[in-house]
Amino acid sequence: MTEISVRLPEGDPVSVPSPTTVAGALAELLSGKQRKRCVAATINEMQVDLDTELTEDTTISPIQIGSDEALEILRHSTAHVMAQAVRELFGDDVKVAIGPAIENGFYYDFYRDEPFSPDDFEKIEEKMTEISRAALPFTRSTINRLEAIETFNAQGEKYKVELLEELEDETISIYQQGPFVDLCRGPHLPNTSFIKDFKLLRVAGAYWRGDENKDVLQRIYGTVFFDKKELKKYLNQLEEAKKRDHRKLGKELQLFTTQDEIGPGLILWQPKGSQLRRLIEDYWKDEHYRHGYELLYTPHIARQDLWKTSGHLDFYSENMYASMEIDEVKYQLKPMNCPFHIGVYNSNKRSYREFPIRWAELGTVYRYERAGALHGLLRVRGFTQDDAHIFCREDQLEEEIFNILDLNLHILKTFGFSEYDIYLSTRPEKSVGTDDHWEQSTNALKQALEKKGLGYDIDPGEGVFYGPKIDIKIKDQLGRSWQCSTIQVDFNLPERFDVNYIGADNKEHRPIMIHRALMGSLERFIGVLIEHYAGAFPIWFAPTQARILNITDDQAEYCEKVYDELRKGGVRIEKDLRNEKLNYKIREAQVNKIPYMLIVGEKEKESGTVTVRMRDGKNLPPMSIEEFIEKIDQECRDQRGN
RNA sequence: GCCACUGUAGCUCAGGUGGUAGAGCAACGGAUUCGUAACCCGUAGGUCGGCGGUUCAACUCCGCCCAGUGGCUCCA
Repeated sequence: MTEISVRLPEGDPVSVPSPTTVAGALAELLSGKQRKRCVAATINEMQVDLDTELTEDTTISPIQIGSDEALEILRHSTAHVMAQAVRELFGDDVKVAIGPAIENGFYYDFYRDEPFSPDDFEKIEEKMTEISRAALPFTRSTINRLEAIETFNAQGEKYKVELLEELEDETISIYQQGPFVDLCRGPHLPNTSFIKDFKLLRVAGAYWRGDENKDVLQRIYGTVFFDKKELKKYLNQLEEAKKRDHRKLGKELQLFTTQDEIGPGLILWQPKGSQLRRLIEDYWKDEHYRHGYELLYTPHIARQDLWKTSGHLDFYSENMYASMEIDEVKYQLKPMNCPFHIGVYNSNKRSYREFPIRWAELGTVYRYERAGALHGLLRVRGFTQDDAHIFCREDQLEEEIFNILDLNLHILKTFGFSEYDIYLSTRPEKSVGTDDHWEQSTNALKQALEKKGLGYDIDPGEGVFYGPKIDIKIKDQLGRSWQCSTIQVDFNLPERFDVNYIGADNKEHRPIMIHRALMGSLERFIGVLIEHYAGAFPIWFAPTQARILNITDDQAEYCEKVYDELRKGGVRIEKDLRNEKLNYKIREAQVNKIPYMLIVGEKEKESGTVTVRMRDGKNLPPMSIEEFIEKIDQECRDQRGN
């Protein structure tokens, strides 16, 4: 009998009789408890099933419950089980397409004439539980590709056939659990009994292979965990996200609204939301002025010729609204601010001594978004970018990018975002500019990031056609990420508009232009802020900072006086002097997420004070009006960092 | 744009199989003057998303349109 030597990555080799399986080897290498946690293994950087046969000396890294890899395998296997369940319930009416694991769960795409209803979910879940109880093993086998095509063809599984036809390998692997066979690379769980804590979440349309010209499939989403608690936690998190939904809070807190009469994707800011926005805008403007920017205002429409010159009609017309005619000349609504800033630039002869020129504008733009893409404040048709354009020489590029990153992270931090993912997008296939340009500017972006000590991922080929870019995705309180900031190098527009400056050599040169937006769009950013803070904004940009609540009418007059003083003192104050019980008023202020309630009864009236109740329900000792103003002022300055 | 679902008072929602609508909260009026998350009584409020069709009769059935939601695609 031959023996082979197997070992864990950190462990000593152990001899086992050959042939054995991964599971067999692990039985020798791990304690029983550890062994039970194994669902698959990694060998030579390949994930394999536990029943994979071993005939050579091998180092085995077990994939155990608790790891991300194990979870992914669980999710993938669960997708298969769901497909099996759907197959058994709906028979040949259903064609299966693909079913991968995704972040937080899995999905499977099906073709079926009838729509799946949420009622079907229950049946599918029941069937899945049945399959789980049966502890069906997932068995892998390899099969000749052409044979596989025949098999799946015979079953009418045209999507599988299509996939197979595109594969290049001669032999492919298939997995079977019970009667269900699926084309799959694997690995899978040893058997279906691991699949207990799952839930189907929703059904949605999806194009076959993501192509809108192909069949529309029904995609059923679900999630699954190894542990019931984990599942519960995730479902709770979904609930929490629902509570924080900016559309819901926006309505409840009266921040913004939309109306049929006005049109989809067009936001009406209510007074509270407008106040919030104004505070953000003011802060933004101050911060930009401080960091060497000048502020611009530019129009909302321009002659169509401008958009021809800029190239937007060629590259961006799908997102632009139709032209309008004014005095027999065509004009078009702006989707971007850059051409206008260039207009300001070109209004004078520019010298290298002026560089870098940093111009910022809260510029409102209009872009056509397909109806199905609209979403609350996050995806709209009219929005205000916190835009800026920097004109500089190539040798200033890196430093400017560095400065932008600096300001960018500073502003995000002030708003409470200090975790983010950064992406550097490089040259796409369709692009303009010389290789030199691309290389130099990409390097400038890289170096600025490195100098700032920021980790980043490269998104190959995801740059804009006119230059490379840095995107920053911020993470909110629930760990969800949102794309807001973008920094883009552009050597196309200066060319198109013949933007130039006189250098030290008294000759004309072409500057480089940087486009950047930090919050992205105010609409989107505020949407994210609402969800991040669940509507309970920090005092410095809370639309209302405090509300005065009297106990009885006897304090009404005093409250009016307090109100006037606070308002004059710069506090964003409201009063609730209605003839209602204190409990009632407190509840309402609490629901409105107002940071401070100022409670005024006889005691306070006598002593010329207010009692401060904080949003968390705790009370501060009574304080004078001046003290409260000072307190608010101090807190705002602390939070805003100035 | 595509697939599915949804659209009833300001808000949240009820209204088998067709006979023109209700509740709670909010609003308004009254009573109460009450110290840390909803006091009581009363009043008013809806062309049931819009248009068209079937029908003696449609919130309920059919068609088209509009809007929203979940995704896909797109965008970033």
